[in-house]
Amino acid sequence: MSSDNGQRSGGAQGAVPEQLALIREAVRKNKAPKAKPRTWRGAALAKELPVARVLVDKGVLHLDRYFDYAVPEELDAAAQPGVRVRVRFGAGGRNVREGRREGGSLIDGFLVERVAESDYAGPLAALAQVVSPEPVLGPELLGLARAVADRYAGSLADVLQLAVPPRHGRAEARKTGDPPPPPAAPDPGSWRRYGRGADFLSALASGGAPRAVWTALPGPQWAEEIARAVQATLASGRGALVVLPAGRPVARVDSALRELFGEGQHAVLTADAGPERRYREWLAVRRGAVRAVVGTRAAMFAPVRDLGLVVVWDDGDASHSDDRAPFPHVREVLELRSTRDKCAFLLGSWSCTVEAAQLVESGWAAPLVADREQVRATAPLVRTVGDAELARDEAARAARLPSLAWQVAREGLRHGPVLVQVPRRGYVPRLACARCREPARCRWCAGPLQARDAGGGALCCGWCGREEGAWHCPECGGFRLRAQVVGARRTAEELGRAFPAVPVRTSGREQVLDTVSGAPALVVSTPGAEPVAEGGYAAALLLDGWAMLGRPDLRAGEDALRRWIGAAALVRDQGAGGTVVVVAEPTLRPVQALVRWDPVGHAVRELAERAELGFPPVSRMAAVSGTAEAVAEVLADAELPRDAEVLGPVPLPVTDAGRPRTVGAPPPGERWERALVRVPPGSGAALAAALKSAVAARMARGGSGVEAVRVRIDPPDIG
DNA sequence: AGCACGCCGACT
DNA sequence: GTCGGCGTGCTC
Repeated sequence: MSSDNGQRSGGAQGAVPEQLALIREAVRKNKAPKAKPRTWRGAALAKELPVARVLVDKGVLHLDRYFDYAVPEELDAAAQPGVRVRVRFGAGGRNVREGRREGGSLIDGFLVERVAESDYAGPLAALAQVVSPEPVLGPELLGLARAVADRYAGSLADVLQLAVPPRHGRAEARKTGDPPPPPAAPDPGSWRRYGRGADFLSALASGGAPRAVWTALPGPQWAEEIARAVQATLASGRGALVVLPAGRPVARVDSALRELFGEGQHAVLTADAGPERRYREWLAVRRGAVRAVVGTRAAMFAPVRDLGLVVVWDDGDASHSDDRAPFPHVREVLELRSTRDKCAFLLGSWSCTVEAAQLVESGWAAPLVADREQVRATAPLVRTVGDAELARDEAARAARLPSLAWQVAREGLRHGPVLVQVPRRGYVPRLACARCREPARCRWCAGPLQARDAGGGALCCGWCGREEGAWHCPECGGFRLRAQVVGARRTAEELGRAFPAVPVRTSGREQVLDTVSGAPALVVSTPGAEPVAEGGYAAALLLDGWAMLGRPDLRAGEDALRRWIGAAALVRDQGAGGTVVVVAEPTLRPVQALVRWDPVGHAVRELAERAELGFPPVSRMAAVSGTAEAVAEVLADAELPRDAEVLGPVPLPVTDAGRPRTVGAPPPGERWERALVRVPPGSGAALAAALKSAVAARMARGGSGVEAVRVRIDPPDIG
């Protein structure tokens, strides 16, 4: 038997003083001398709870567990749960027989817990350094991060990297004040426009935890309504967290909050704030000096004290999906927080995602909606221009713009600004029935059919890869397919030339306008970049119908409706003459939903259809991508739930410098495949766990040099 | 990723 | 008998 089984409790005398000195030296200089003993028995250890459980900050899945370290006496006081530490980690320089360890590189970690004994059989290395005594990782945040990592088949360290901002010494040294006294409960204000709006607010104010999917009425009042919900929660003595998709809406809610109860009650957490300011604000929240947080997606983890309410605005916006592993989505994370912390949940949007509809359908959240009369009174008049009219319309042929759009623009410009929504470049058209526009789907798995190569040769399924030799439309029996392409940007330019007396302003990716005045102007914007007009737009032209609906994406319909509504909600109500023209077939479901201003009905129908076809979110999907061998191996090794169904794998397009947004895109030049795995509701956790352990086992087995496999739960842009 | 351990062949 | 090749596995 080895003389060193690590179980004896720090007894060996002889070496202690020198070794302690060496450790002190190491701690002071933050750099280890070459042959430095740092063992269980070597160092003088903390008298109470001498073992620290440490999460090492490496995102690798097979290291996704805690490692035990000895707590040297001199670090005892600072080494509290939640602090950042540095430890030696790695197989560096081991000599177990002599009971000594040396080497290994210094890496960052979080001290998670202090315990009396370790269940590790070897000698423990000592903590090298407590980076700062600030306990940044409290038990709630740790629990949340763990749950998010599990849900997304990711590692805790990866999630913590998203959740805890990098340390900034100066920010940490600043003292934080006491929180101001909570404001009084607000008047319901415009929440009275919604059936149960006032009830929702008073539930918040009295300490309740209501959960709602709120379909906001068009117009600018939503920000103030969110601010009132925050105020009601603060009034109950609890904290609140609001996550918005971008800086502009954050600024709107920020100023609504200032107007309601001034400075000092809330912090703004956005990515563009710079490291010092970001950490300072985050610390103020964690220390309890600030009770409310407004921010973009990284704020979803903000350690708000005694959380009473979480809010997500416009959950259909793609920015709510984090772009770093494991790609958590704000809505899902806030759902987890609401459940774990038993706090209120408010998902608000002018539109409605299928996920939001599912929250209502499942009974998890209650709908918070205005009645039809109220909706009709607040929304603009929506008119459509379909193919039939376009065909009959000589003016449209000549000018590439339907007569109706001309009329509405001309009339609108007499009363104020007119918004023109044009598509962003780069939408990939999808195949649809040339006759009825039904999307072409695979007859086996209902995935989207694609032309195998650009020439339009063989058809195959984008999910399972099966070839389709004899497609015909299941709706109308048509045999011909078409891919829609539009060029509406130029149309807008022509429109500008047609009204030479009117200023044309543009807002898009490169330069986003925040607001425009109420004076007559043509405002050309890509979706999501629409400026708010003072007093509302007199009219809007939505010229991108086909580009929006033609994308090869499950969400094409939902997205189109969301973007149309996002533009139309900036238009005056129909009583004030507000009119919207959408150039799209009036029989299509998203178009009808826009005309009736019924995003919820649209989402509910989409949800029913997804359930029928086995699509997310009614089923949970995971994408596994990597080289063909790697994908096959992971799928073979994973103990997938019994009801799991594997689609594919299919080859992924080889990455060429131009396309960043593909899921799990391979490193340039490599040939990768992707398989989709889908499971029915309820098996999502088992699916994530199975894939995570298969990938972890593979990494541990293969060591270095094994090609990576990427797993992504809820892959976006599938199809 | 990095580094030590260990089981093999070539050398003094 | 001993040095050192790289394949394998672990990191408290």
